[in-house]
Amino acid sequence: MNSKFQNISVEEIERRLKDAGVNPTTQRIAIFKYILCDADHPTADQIKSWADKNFPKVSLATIYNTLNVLVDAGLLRELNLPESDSVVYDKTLSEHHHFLDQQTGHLIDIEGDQIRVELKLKRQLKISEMDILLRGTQN
Amino acid sequence: MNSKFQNISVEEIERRLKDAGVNPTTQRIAIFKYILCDADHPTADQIKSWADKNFPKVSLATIYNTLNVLVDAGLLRELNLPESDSVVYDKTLSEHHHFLDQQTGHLIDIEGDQIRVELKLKRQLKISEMDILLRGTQN
DNA sequence: CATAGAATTGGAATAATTCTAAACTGGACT
DNA sequence: AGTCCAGTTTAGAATTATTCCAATTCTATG
Ligand SMILES: [Mn+2]
Ligand SMILES: [Mn+2]
Ligand SMILES: [Zn+2]
Ligand SMILES: [Zn+2]
Repeated sequence: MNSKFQNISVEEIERRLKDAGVNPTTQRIAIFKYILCDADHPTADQIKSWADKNFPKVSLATIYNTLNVLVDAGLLRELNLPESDSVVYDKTLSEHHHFLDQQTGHLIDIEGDQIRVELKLKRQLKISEMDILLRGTQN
Repeated sequence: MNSKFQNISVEEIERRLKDAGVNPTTQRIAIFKYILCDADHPTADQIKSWADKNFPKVSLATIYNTLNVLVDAGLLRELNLPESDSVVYDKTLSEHHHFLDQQTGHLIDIEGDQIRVELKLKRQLKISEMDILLRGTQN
């Protein structure tokens, strides 16, 4: 386990798209596969750079369209981190949080079971979601 | 306690600016006082709107300049929330987190002592900061 | 093959923020 | 009071991420 990058066949990618109600076009398959297998929290721009090297032509509009389609279908999540002006896309769908290495800029997934949060709220709040961003350095 | 808005004299504002090494100009005093006394997590645009009603002329560039000066001097913090394209400015300097009311869009400060976090990290990470954003509704 | 709906495209539009270079201010020194 | 100057403010242009738009191209189905 624990290899950050996995190998998923094109057929499997197609199946996942279809199951989510997304028409599996060439561009969508390529972009989704790239994000699932070869990328780590990429930005639209990073995806565009990769696409430019690996495809005859993919427009930036299509990158954004596709990302929005994938997010809306629940196949990706978008993260808006304070330190960056651009959204990063997250393939991990399970509840999890993030650690930002302040030296390298790397973003690391922290699974939900690694953080226990105890709320002693003064107000009566019904919490439906919680985003935690840790910052620091790695030994 | 607990009134969200407090009254601070212009002299006190000036003193705080000077103490932080910030030249207390007319515009800086006005903007800082507005944020400290009358605003709640405002955006640059909201500050501009208020300024337009209360001053002969304050340029948007000055709003941004001032906010950056105040942030750099440690007198304000800037928050970059996922749900908004614009930065909001936070007068609360103590360690705290935020609750976003998904119905009203209101942002509420959650003091640090209301959240206990227990980390069981698999990796060796040295955490220096932690941002927590809660989302939900209020009873 | 025809066709219609969906997807893709290039370029324009939008919006938050920063940059630039010129004009202004207010205190320090005559 | 008058001059000077560093620091501040200003208008408007520039930048950048993302969305919008209208035209073109695909693709699945009949
Ligand atoms: Mn979206
Ligand atoms: Mn800043
Ligand atoms: Zn993640
Ligand atoms: Zn706050």
